[in-house]
Amino acid sequence: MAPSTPPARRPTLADVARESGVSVALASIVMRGTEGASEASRTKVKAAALELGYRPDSRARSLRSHHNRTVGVALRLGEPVHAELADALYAEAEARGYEIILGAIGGNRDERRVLNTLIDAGAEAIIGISPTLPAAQMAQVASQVPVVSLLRGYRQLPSVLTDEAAGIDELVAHLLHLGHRRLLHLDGGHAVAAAQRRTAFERAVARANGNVVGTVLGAGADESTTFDVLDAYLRETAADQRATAVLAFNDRAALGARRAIDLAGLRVPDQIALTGFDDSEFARLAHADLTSVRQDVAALASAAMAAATSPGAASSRHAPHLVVRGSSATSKH
Amino acid sequence: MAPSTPPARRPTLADVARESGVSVALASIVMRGTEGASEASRTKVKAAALELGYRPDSRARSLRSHHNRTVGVALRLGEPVHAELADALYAEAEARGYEIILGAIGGNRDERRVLNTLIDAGAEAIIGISPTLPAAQMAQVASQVPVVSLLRGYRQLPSVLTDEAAGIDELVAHLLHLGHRRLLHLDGGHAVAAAQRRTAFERAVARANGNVVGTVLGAGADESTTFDVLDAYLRETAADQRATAVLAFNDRAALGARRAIDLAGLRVPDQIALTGFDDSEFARLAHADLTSVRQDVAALASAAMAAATSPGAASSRHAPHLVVRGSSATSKH
DNA sequence: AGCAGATACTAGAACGTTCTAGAAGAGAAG
DNA sequence: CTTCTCTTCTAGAACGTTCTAGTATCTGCT
Repeated sequence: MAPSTPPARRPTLADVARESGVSVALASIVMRGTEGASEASRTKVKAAALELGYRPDSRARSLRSHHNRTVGVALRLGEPVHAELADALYAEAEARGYEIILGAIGGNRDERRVLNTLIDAGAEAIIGISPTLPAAQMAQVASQVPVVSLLRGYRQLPSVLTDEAAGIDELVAHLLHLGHRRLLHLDGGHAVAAAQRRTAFERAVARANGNVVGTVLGAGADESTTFDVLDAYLRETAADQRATAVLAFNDRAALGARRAIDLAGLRVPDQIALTGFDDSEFARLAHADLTSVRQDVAALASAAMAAATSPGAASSRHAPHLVVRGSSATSKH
Repeated sequence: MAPSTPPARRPTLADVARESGVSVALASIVMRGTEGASEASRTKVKAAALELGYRPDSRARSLRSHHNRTVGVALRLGEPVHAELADALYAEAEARGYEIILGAIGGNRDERRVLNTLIDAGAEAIIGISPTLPAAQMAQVASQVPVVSLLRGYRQLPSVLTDEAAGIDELVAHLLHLGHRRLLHLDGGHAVAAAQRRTAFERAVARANGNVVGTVLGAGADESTTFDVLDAYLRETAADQRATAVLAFNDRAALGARRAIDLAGLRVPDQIALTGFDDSEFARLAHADLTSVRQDVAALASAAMAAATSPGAASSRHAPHLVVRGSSATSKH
């Protein structure tokens, strides 16, 4: 009978070795780029690998060596900032010769399980973006592979954070510079960075020594509660007592705030200025044109990746920067 | 010397076997739930596994058997619809006893590589949400593992699609029912479903036998080009010739459209109705309150998962349904 | 020529699982 | 009491890689 085409089996290291006339062990050395092979064999083996379309099998690799250059990233799918961070992490991984696999936390999924799935799939380190697991459980996961927490601080874990206070400080300085003296902060409630942003706001106001009136209202991280809170405030407060600038917890909350402002018939930024936080998609939407604080996504990603891939990792904190847009621009006169 | 605590090694099947006094092979049978073990051994082994906190090693499992109950999902991180689908896929996977790992396409990443990474990490099947790879490359990937295309049709691949035409039909019928006779469709340009939605719109208008005037303007899937196109249209068109209802390509485009409408001083929905597509987060934002078409996320996810996990999979098409909100509500008089 | 010390290479075990093939034990039928 | 079948179990190879320990093969030096 005629020799039939074998059913597209994935080429293995043994195939490469045979093709280039060396041992499997030597082929392995070449593919890993380890020392111990002559230049001649290197070119020979690499050529064979290329010709066969060989891709090392990550599963076998990690099974044997616990090192397959793959890191797992757990993120929340809805969040624009997480998406940006993931993009930056991909770029960073690319530069370091790593691969990335993702797991989605949030929903009503078991976050622990998502992390385990990533580990089982061979991730040799985990980066969690705004994880919500209690410290003890995080530690348990970290006993299996290195874990880095991004955007949320854990005492026991290397944590890569944004300097929330610095962001709020910039924001407040900007508003003071524009001449605002009555500021309103809409607090993010239980959201991860809410407490830090609120205290930073309060301190910034305190530093102004009575020149500035700062109010904090408990709202929430989402659009609708923020709307409700600000709507009530604008109704109840006399025009001459009203804040002239509103600092929403984040961009999304700012969208709710914007609606309340529009409804009250106030013009932004002339009668009232509005700022967000995160500089997410929402801020850039043309009709929002929102002044916001941009996290240093590249630096965060780089630090997180570094912490994940090198053993003795330290925590770090990265300064964000102000992005001024129309919602707080100087009124033109 | 005192017996030191062993350094938290992950328990293996051999450990479970030893603990319960059976062979590794039998322990394997029990863990897989395969037949061939007595009830007595089953309970014995399961107890031991539980006690040791044993989790089967997915890498080893897939290396040996090419079956580790893990599917890889490739998605675009920015897209709200993708996030919803991912959530539904997770739920579906949970129900079927599968795990999910994610890969992010888009950015300027090589989509092929993302799929390969998922395969390397051990995914035994791949679901691509709105993939953009040319058919030939898709086929190449599909020669390694089963691949299902979600939201985009490939002739060679099992594809799970939304019935775009049905959605547009519902939308048009709704608007006609409200009394609108001049409709404007803002086309999505090169976006995946754009062509289907446009021709569906044209056919729906044609079916109305001259009772309805339908206009199509080439815009794009994003907010800003949609704004530009509609803004120009509203300026150039006399009020009595103007469309009374605008069908934006999707929710996001509708946001741009909304801004153009606001700018023109027209009130929604009294003077002009506006609809989106996808029923994403954008549509539900309170200030948008956008009538939209909701894809049947659960059905799509279920079909995709079924196609990914069972061999002879067929393509399917799922009807979406209309979600009426304020942007097209009957004017109250 | 003989030897030390590199350098280049390789056989074979190992990682944790599944799979194949067969052994041991228990009844049932002759 | 043998033989057969069925069930339950197990040894050992296999998956594709890396790692350990070692064997050849080259250098240059006395």
